[in-house]
Amino acid sequence: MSSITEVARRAGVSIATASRVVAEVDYPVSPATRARVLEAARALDYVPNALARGLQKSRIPVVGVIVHDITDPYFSEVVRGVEDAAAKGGYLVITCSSDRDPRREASYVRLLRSMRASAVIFAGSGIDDPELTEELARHFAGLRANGGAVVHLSPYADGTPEVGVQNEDGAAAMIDALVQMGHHQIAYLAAPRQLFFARERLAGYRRGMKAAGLEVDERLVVHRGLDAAAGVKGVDALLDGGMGFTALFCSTDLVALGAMRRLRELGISVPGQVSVAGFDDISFAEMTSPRLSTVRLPMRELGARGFAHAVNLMAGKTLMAETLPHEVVLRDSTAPPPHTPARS
Amino acid sequence: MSSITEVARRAGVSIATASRVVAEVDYPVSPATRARVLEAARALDYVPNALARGLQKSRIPVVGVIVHDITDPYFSEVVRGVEDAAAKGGYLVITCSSDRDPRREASYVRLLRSMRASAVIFAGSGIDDPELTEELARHFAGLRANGGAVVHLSPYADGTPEVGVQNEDGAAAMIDALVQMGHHQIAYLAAPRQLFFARERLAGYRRGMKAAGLEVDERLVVHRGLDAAAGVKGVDALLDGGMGFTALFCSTDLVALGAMRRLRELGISVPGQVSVAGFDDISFAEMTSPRLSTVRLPMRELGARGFAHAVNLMAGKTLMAETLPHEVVLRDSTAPPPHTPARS
DNA sequence: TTGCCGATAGGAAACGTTTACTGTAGGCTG
DNA sequence: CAGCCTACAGTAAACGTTTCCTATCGGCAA
Repeated sequence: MSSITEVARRAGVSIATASRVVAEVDYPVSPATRARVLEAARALDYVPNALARGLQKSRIPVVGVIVHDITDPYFSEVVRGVEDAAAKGGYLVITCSSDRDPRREASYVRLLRSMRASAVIFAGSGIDDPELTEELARHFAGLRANGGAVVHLSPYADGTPEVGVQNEDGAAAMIDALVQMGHHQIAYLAAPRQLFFARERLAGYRRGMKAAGLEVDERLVVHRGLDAAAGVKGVDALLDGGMGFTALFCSTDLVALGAMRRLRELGISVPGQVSVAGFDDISFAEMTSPRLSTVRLPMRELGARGFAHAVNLMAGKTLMAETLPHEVVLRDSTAPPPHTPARS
Repeated sequence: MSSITEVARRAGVSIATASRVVAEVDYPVSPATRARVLEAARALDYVPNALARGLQKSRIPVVGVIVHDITDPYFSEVVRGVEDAAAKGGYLVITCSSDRDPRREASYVRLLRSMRASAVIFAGSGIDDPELTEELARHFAGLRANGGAVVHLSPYADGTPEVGVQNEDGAAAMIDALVQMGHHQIAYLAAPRQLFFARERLAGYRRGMKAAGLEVDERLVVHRGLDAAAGVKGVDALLDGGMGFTALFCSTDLVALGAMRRLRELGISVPGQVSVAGFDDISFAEMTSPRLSTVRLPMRELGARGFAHAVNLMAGKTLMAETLPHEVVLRDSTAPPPHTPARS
């Protein structure tokens, strides 16, 4: 693999000059010399060494994205958003699936730091874990001391995200929509309490109920995981409780998909007997039957804005936090409640 | 951000010694000295500079994975497989969604090469594009000259994948299963012809039909894209053709999901009137209604094996290509054909 | 004519590691 | 007791860039 030294020799110029043309630095080089260097580079199939360059600049054009699991459609959309924005600037993106394991998360951040990544973007919700928080704080300081950026895309231990979404407003809006349809008994399949974004969505549920003058029956909010399996378990728990509800709002589309499937298995029609709504609007939401009503979040844009924010941070700008809008999209899984509730 | 020089000074040793302990090199260092270095490193929150290290070794512990789109469940599973295997070895993975655009693909490979990535893994199917093939060949040479590995996870222009799956066998097996159920008129929703893996699956379809003594009616194989939208368009095209078929085999689960949805919209029951089968077994395949029958591919393992292969290649071993097995999984979207075909 | 300036080019230091060499000291072999 | 080997430590070169300086050369203002 040829280096700039060979390019310079072949072009008959100094390394400094060769560097200036291949790095496209703003420094005068005569057209003739420039052409010779370019020609030499082409002939030698020269590809600049990003490591050497990064060593110089103490930063490399790479951004890391910490996600829960790249296999989860929410996160893959966000990553795609980051990637598209990053590609335009010549940046590469490193995907880190932490499975919400604090140790894995810290280990990834450390690796990213060792690479002198330009930025690390936390796409997943923060976890309420004091030990992790402390270690991360140290890494953030290191990252920033190095001119790197740290951007959060969802709430975390120490504060609000630099670029966020309307978790609470979105949930409240969906409750409102359900109430408009005539629902009074709305169950909520909540996510684990230690996830910050889950707290916001739950707060939105409560706010929405309150705004409608409805009292929330605590037996109708059950906490489970965040995947489809949690959806089926949640439905079972709710049904075992024997409580009646005509609508089921889930903290995530994945959960909603699991819930719908379980409901169907049990012979409960959706939306005939129970309406189901999700959150996020992953692409599969409109491929199920019935198609899922949900609160759409601009996932790709979230990633793109997150990257843009990171770039601005690196450029030394001071920025205000921004929040991206939600949109409630009503499809076929929600409908007015039946005259007799699903269960009495 | 502190460097090894500062660690060495604080520990009162030379940088050589400090390097040897922090890099965990196999070189004798007295326990007392080692302890002092470690203590200094901890106190200074020292994080080794991977760029400097990489510059030395002319390679950095990072692997790139080229996919069509990280948002496609097939690819996110593969990437996750690579990531899990990579993490164990201290490697980071860079995700590159090329959208099957030759220019984007080449540009990503070039970037990866400039970073001196240890390996690049092509997860997506190769595209039959002479110009791209030529440029890629040059990059491969450069990568390999540098001690890097190149691994393909699906067929490509110049040959068979280092780690592959049974596209043809899997398709043939599904056809066999459908025939066992009693189907004779089996339509195939094929993918674009310039995709190598698509050719294999199509070949499997033909082989399966032939093995069953069935003639394939060319009007029953229609070529469309690879996403859900292609599934709906494909169904429309097939139906417009007016041909009768009792089963529809799709080249991908995503396509099958789209097809099922379209069939349902048109009031055609699945599997009552038409059986539908997909390929891959993405996680959503069992969350649809009816749950999708499909040919399961070990996607995560594919990624993990791909990484392992790359590591072995870097270690200088010569390896044989390996092929991972498929498994046909029959769920609810397939059933024996009705006595009267869906369309006559 | 003198002196300064802009355009262009090269020299060399610096970025933070790893590692081939070179030392040194103590212990063991014979 | 001579010679050698092992364990341990340090020096310095090298990896491939970028960039701060310095240098040269016309041209132009004074």
